[in-house]
Amino acid sequence: MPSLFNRPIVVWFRNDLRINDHPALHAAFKKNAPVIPIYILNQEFKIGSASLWWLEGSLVALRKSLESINSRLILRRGEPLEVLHNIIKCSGAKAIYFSRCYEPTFVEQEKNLAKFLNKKNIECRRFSGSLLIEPEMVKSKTGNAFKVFTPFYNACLNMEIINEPIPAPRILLSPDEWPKSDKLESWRLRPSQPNWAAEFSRYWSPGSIGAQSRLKDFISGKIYNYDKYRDRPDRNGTSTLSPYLHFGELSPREVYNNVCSANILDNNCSLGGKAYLRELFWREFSYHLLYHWPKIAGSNFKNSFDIFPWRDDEECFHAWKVGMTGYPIVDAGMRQLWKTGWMHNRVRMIVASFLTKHLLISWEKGASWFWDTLVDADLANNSASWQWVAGCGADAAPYFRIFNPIIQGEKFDPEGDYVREWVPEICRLSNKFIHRPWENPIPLGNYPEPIVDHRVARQRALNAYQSIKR
DNA sequence: TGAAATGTTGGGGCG
DNA sequence: ACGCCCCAACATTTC
Repeated sequence: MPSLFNRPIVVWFRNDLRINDHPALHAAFKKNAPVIPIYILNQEFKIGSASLWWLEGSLVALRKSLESINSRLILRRGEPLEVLHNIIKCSGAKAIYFSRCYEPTFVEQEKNLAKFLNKKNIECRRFSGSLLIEPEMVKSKTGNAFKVFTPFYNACLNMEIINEPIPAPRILLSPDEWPKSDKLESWRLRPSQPNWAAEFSRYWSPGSIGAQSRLKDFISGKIYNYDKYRDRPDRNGTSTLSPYLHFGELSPREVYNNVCSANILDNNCSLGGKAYLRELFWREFSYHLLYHWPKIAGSNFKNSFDIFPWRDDEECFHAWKVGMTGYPIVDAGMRQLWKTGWMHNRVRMIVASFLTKHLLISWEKGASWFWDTLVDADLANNSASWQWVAGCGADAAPYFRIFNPIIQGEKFDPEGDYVREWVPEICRLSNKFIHRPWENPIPLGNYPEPIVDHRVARQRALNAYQSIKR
């Protein structure tokens, strides 16, 4: 047992896998006590396969960051409460610090942990490190949580946002004895046979270094045209920061701070910058919704949709998943997702609309496919966005807003560059036919005919939605 | 952070 | 010169 004066503080890492702008880590550092950084893999909470791929890279990176400040990362598997109990017992820790999470499972975990530690007379401190504004802080005039984005956004703009990031600790004190740690390789987070993630590393480099370089890249260039190009999958105009934000390799405050200073320095940026900040607040809004309505992860926000006549069509669902629907913009998106673990946001809306409206397959099936295949899979964003598209969510798109996949393609991928990149079978089609290959007079190779006719499917969707209106 | 159907207008071809 | 039709082009409403 270590002496009373240098009992360590456990810093429990979750979706905050960084050492920069990390309030919990910083607070522990300030206490001048030894610090035990720990990450716990909890198999009760199913992380998607693509996210597990990412997680491995993140943990390697975090371990390296911690080693650079003279520390380590302890890895454990199991139920967090039990693992932490065990760590406390064998290290004599006097406190546990962590960043709060907002997913229902994690909220519950935090509550139980606090209760448990309180009984044991061990300090439990929760910090906020993953959002700009805590969900409880934003309230309407009547004191309720928001269900509509715009008033939520306006309320946020009237609030003081702390945007001065906290520096990383220079050096951490080690405990007298390090607790045992699992070997990361033994967790087998990455696929081997078959290695469907083989291409991921061409597109991504998980960890804070990758995050910082993407952020710099975005702030110094793309952000100036963000308002104009963010909807253009052929232009690469988005930030691609989503996975870094999800895993907390980048703190939203740091992003916010960087965008604001770019805004001040250069007026040309302000339109793009403002548009981007708005998107950052959509992320906040999703968390706000999930926190106040935890059930949205698994059921309709509007319960009028509970009787919606979803179809159970495995064949269509499969065609959608593998990008063989016959609609080029949809297929391009689904293949980009499979190959890179990511999809452009405009295209996410198109494929989601196609699944829920043209195919009448439940948003939950789409959400769970996204959950498994996206490297940025995030319970708040995923649930809120799918429900938004399907029409059953808070402040949702009206049910009759059915994207025409042809028009959407022609509008947002006018030269067909995006489609040609991801659907090579039809890359030789002219711009005139690239989004409507079935009208092309020359026979195509293996590319399928549309699995549903747009006009027919649209009418079917309208009828279905009509049927649940009281 | 739509699209289709329907309505309206106005220019030009043409008898 | 005039009326008529056609149909873009734009506006409105409907889903």
